[in-house]
Amino acid sequence: MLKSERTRLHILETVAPLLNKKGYSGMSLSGITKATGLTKGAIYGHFDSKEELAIEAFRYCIRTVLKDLNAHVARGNTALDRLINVSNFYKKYYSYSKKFGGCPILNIGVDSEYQETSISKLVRSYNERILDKFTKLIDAAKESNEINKEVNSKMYAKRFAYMIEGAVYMSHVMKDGSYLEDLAEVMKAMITNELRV
Amino acid sequence: MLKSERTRLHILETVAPLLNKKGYSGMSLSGITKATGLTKGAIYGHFDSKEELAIEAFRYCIRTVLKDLNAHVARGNTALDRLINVSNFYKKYYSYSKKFGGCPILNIGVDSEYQETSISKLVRSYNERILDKFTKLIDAAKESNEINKEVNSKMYAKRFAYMIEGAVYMSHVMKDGSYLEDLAEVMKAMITNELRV
DNA sequence: TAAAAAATATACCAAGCGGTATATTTTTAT
DNA sequence: ATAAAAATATACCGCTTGGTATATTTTTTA
Repeated sequence: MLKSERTRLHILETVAPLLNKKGYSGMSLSGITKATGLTKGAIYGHFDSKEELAIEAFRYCIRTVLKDLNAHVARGNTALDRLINVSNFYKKYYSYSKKFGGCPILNIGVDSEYQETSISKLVRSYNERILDKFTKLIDAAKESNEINKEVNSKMYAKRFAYMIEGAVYMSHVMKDGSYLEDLAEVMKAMITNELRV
Repeated sequence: MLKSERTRLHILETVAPLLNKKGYSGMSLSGITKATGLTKGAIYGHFDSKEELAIEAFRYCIRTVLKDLNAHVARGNTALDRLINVSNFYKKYYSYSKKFGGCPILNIGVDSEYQETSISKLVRSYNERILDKFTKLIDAAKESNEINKEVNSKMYAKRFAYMIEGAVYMSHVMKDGSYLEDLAEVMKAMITNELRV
């Protein structure tokens, strides 16, 4: 690994939680240089602008989360197990997401909505990807005859998504992981009682 | 109404959506003077600092929402009707909240979490108030024998709260009110199937 | 190991920031 | 109507912002 690649990664690792916590306009270049231990010259050698840096830091952060989510889901043996593992992943999401300052989809999603940057479009596209992932997990469990074929996959994917984000929000601002723990139970009950054949 | 009172209200009305959309650090004094048509002298005549102005603007905004929510809830004839009216209120919350730039509890809640201001504590206290309101609505419906006495009021209050905020988030960032419409149906179904005697 | 190339640091820029002291205007009460 | 008081505007302050041109250092390649 080249030195420049390591530096770039170091910047992204450092800036991701900074952006996540402070938001785009709350994150300053001086804060970035202080946190990374680098100067502006180094930062701007790797990124063209604050906006580009923010976009890359967000992508780095969300990619990490999605990788962990996918790995957790993949541990399930059946399609239904894999769906249930989504709820298991978010059960501990409060302490998990503390590493990088809370859920990037939630924080950056809210922060970027009325900004002039292109980050809000990126958040939407990642949300679409998550919805798609959930839909495909439900569809797969239909194929394996574990979930009723009549079930509206897209509808439940959206339902799971907003329940998750809501529990993430409440646990985050109330500093209380119980919302996400309850979410995991509710989601499991929905899968068992409403979706399963 | 005194002139100064009208001006103060005009400032709060103008700043509330600005804060809601841009967040605390994204909202500048120059933006405030431009939006209000006033100068810094006038603004600082009514508020000691940007932080105090933000706090008052948030309080003004959240008070307006809670007043409308309470009014909507109060229209119910029975305790159960009043609880169901919570879901009816949020059914149209996407278009309703556009007036002031989205849900203040969500936006300011996320924005203020890692700030040095006292706003995050205020958000928590308002969330507690909402949880309390929901709990009391469920308790009242227990008293009137419309809801099963075995039901854990606090648990369902939290559950409703995170489902609502999640649907608010998803509708907000996906620019799609259907999440909140689905939330209203799910909440009604929960009340009918899980809570009702 | 020396030359070329890349990465990083330094020093600076104009513009915008939150905030304030003072002058001017407007409102209020007599 | 007038004087006192309150509200608002003006002009400024030091500081920080994102960004850049250039010098210096470090890494890479031959």
